[in-house]
Amino acid sequence: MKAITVLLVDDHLVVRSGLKALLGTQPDIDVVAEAASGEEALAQVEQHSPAVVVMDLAMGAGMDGIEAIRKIRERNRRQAVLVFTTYDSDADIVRAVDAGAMGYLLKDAAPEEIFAAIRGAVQGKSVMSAPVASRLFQQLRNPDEVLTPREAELLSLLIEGLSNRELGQRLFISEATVKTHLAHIYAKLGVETRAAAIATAIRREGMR
Amino acid sequence: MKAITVLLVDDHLVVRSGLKALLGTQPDIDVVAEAASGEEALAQVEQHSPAVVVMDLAMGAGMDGIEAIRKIRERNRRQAVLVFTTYDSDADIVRAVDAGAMGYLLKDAAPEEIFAAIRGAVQGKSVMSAPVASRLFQQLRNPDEVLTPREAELLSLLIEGLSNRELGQRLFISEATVKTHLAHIYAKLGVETRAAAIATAIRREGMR
DNA sequence: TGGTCTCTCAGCCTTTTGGCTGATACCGCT
DNA sequence: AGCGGTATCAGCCAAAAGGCTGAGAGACCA
Repeated sequence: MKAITVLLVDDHLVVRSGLKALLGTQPDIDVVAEAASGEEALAQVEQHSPAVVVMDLAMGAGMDGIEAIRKIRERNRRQAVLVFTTYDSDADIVRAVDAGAMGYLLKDAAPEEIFAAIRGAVQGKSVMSAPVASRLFQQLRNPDEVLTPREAELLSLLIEGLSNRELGQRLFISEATVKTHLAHIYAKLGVETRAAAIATAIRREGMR
Repeated sequence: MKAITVLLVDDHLVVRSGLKALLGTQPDIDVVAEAASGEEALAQVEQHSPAVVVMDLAMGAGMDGIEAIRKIRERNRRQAVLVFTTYDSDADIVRAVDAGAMGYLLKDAAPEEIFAAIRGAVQGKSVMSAPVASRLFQQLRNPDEVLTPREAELLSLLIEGLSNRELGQRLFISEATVKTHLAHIYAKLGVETRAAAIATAIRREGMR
């Protein structure tokens, strides 16, 4: 039986070596390469063609994790990509799955869960941590609460602290339209004020 | 020459084992214990009395890192505590230093930097990553921009999305007073609207 | 004792935001 | 041809937020 070849992608050295040590305890899993950035990850995939890529989404600089997943999947369908990250962001989950991720694990997952995800990934099985699964399920069950692209765009500027007028200028739309979009966003986020919208958006969009 | 005994505190197993592997390469540094929570950390300090405690601030549940630092320093002055965390939050830096941390490192620090910090800590030297140092310096140089305790309290509720009225009710002060505090906070943060205040506060206070 | 800081409160006025209703236009799908 | 979803805009009104000035009480410190 051949071991499962794995590429680790994470911009933190300690996380990489920790994961490597952890995976090293499993005889059927073999870490063949590491990368600290999206660009590096692509190069390593080319060179080693690993069966599974375990990737952190938050990469300090350059290409982000989502982008890297997409590129890997574009060029070569043989790799299964597992997301391994600290936070369970709604947007990231959807985008990662959309980009072709086979699984989504949180860094506080139990070792057994991680091993199982890697073994499952090569067989085409999708594994995700419980909190992640529940969030994804929530989104699929409630499509009404998913923002449209334009709304998402507005929200991303909203959390920069812009006023309605500034939002309008930035997006080349009238203030009236801005208010319409905002009303929809508030309804979907379940809030009443822009302050609350910013607060929940920033938390949902990435950092708990 | 005796090795420096170290306790690792982090709620992520992979980070602990990664750091352990990294420190294991140094003959003069000896990881004698690990803990996944503030409570565990206190117990391990009692039991092993390590020379240095390397601690993540963000602990999933229970006592947070700052609290743990304070407790450790209260009971026993012999430990030097090094903060080892992902984000460089203004508030956390000040609070950690205040609680008695000897150094403040980011997780993307170079291995040599980490080794140096540990070796320095036992000699009473304070080491911090460059970005952290610059932020701290900034704060010390510009005391006008440091929020008062009351203002910080208000800000922490503000980023929950509360309205002026709600803030007043929560803090048992009038809406007028809330507005006064907010005006001061805006001035210190260099913004004009509560939306921008929330945006910059959340970024500054913890998650980039 | 006087100065500074912090926290508290008030009134007044302007600007911004939010709620509501209604309308047009484009697109894709049936 | 019609329907649902999206994006655009307008007007009206009430509520919230923000700018400004002024002021009293307590703490702390020189």
